Amino acid sequence: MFGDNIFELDDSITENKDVLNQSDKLLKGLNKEQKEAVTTTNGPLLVLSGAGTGKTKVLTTRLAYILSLGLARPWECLTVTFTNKASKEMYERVTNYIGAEVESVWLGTFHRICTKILRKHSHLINLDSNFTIIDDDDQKRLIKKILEERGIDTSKNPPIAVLGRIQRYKDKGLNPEHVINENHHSHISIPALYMEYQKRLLELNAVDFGDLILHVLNILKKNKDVLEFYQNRFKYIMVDEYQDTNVSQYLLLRLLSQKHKNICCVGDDDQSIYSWRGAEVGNILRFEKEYDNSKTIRLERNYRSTQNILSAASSLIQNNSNRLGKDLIVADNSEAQKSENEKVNVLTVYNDIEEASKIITEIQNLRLKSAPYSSMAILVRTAAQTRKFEEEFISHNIPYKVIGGLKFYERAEIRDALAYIRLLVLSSDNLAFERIINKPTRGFGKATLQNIYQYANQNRMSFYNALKEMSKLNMFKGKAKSQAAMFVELYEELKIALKDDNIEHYEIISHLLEDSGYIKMWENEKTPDAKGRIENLNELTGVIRENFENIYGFLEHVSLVMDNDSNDNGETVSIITLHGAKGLEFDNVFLPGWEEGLFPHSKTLDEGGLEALEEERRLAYVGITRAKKKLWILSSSTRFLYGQYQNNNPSRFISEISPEFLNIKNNNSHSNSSYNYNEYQEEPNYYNKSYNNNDSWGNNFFANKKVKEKAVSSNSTWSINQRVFHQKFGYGRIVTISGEKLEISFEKAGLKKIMANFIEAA
DNA sequence: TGCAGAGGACTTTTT
DNA sequence: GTCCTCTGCA
Repeated sequence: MFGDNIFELDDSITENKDVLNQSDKLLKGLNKEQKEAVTTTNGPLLVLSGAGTGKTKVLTTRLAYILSLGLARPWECLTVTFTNKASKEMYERVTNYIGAEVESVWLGTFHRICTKILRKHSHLINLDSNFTIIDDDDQKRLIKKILEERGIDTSKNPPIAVLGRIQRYKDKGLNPEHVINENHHSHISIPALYMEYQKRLLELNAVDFGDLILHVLNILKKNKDVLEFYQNRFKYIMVDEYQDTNVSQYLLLRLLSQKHKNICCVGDDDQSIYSWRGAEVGNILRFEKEYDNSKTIRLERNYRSTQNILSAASSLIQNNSNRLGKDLIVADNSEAQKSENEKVNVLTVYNDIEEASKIITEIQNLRLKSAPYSSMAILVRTAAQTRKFEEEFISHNIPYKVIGGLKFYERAEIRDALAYIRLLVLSSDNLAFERIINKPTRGFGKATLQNIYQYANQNRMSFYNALKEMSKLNMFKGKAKSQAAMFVELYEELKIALKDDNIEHYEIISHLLEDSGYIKMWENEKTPDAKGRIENLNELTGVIRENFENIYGFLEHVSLVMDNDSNDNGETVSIITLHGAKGLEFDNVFLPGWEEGLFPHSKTLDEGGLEALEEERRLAYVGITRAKKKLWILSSSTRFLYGQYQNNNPSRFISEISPEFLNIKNNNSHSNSSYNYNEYQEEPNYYNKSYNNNDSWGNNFFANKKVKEKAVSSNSTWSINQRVFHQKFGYGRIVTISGEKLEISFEKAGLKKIMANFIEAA
């Protein structure tokens, strides 16, 4: 990973000559505003830009420009992005531009950068530098425990709600002592719970995601020398997706940029769709007031979409009152300008089945015109909508992938495995202990566990150590007695192995999961998805083996960086939520489910009122502006949702778009429509030639894995000794074939059993 | 202790 | 329709 040795750098390192004097080359191909944004290197700069105006390009070119002029050395530039994907992309671009090593540049997500800083200075807040980063599941359990201990009824005060309140305080940069109890008529005190929660986290030597930023903020505020160090170091600060920053991130940026004041923020207030998790559009509005002599540049030339699509989006977003306002125009000579300027299609259909069919028909038409599947995307409001499309895609043999939903590392079995590993690395990780001690069942029921917790508290030790001691003192009965001894023995043995350099770390993990009986537990399970879970666990050990030198590195990666977009390049139609689609673009975009209640979502309107409606509208805006060439908006009068049929009116957003940009067709089969059913009932077979018809995608693993890759293997028959390729394991040859399961001898990873869907012919 | 069955909720989601 | 949590009984 890039930037890993940032702290070790000192100023004596010589500059890379390759980097210098390339500035002219860099500015080529930029328009006037972009050029201005790149070359304005003095003082605070706010770049307000619409969708598709080349934000990332500006930010990365700017970084490269600064480096090329020698205004700063790489490690004096800080660039913050929101997703790992974005930072990866930027990193590649900068490397490309300046053709030199940029390893030492500070480029990454807020969380990743803050983790680095926090590990360096954690002792200042009595936190060990090996702290673990806990996930929302652990957070929830911790809160629940606190509530229960205080005798608070968790059915009336759900842990998730309490956690949400605490999280919002963290988003605002507020410590427990700064929070006043707003809720006077309630007997629960959020500040007190917040205080207790923080205390517990500290005891666990753990931090949550909010803490990563909040702790750093606290350290910088209380330690002048540390603050000065970073203020001096960061001569240039750049922020992407500024509209998504929350207050604590804003405060952090403000602190860090105070000395040099060379901060450049890029954002689009019309694309702020994360206020529900603490993002503050206000940060954009505040920018000019906060920084004296700040300059604002607007990028309004769009390189992505056709004029009709842009105009439709503009006319919709104009219904929002809280916006800075900018109008997008198609950039001259852009591909978008050269494309046929088709109107936005609006279709009303009878039900969700027809909706899916209609989209399938269009997809097939596009395919006939040789548009690749990867140029098409269906953007939905809620994850629940994806199912219908999946069913239809499967029955029509169209390869697709669902992006979003549960990520690999969020799956229960992966989290369990991680808890096993965490407990091995840190025996005081009580949360991990609680999660796995009775998984599989080891005879530790409520009563026995209570005894362990009590013993631990009385003797001021971790749960694990309590178990160890109680086992030694023969304090368990029945099944728990033998199981406790075995559990402790396994862990003690592996802890020693962990220190042995001759033993590979992934072997330790395999051991742990096997001998603890965790894998056996799934093997014994008769449910259809158990098999998939075991595959996932194998995948996990594979990932560790392939990518990590040690377990510690893996644990940090898993909580901060791990994403599974590795299989992103397939020839597949994408099904994504509107939130997930931000930053992406497709030639052909379908926006189904534009109905009142679903979009805008009724829940949103109930809770958030007008402001929430505006956010939904921004979401619609994001959806429309993802399209480069063709766009379809669909609304269905009936929809099967939550187990019943619901009748909905078309979304108000449709009527808010100026009709001159729309091509409205009423395909509702119950009205008198001119719609020709045969148009889509006739099934063309042109795509069957290249894809096989076996139902291999129906297997459990895919049914189970939420990021699904249903691309059909182009090879239906495998042969012994055939050379094949696997995403994680690389090249190998087939040793045995039994149905869908292949045994493959990989050149690097050795012998593995793999589902046929995972491999491709080499 | 562990399982079966009832009852309730069901927006979006990065790190 | 489905998933998760809680309760109560064997």
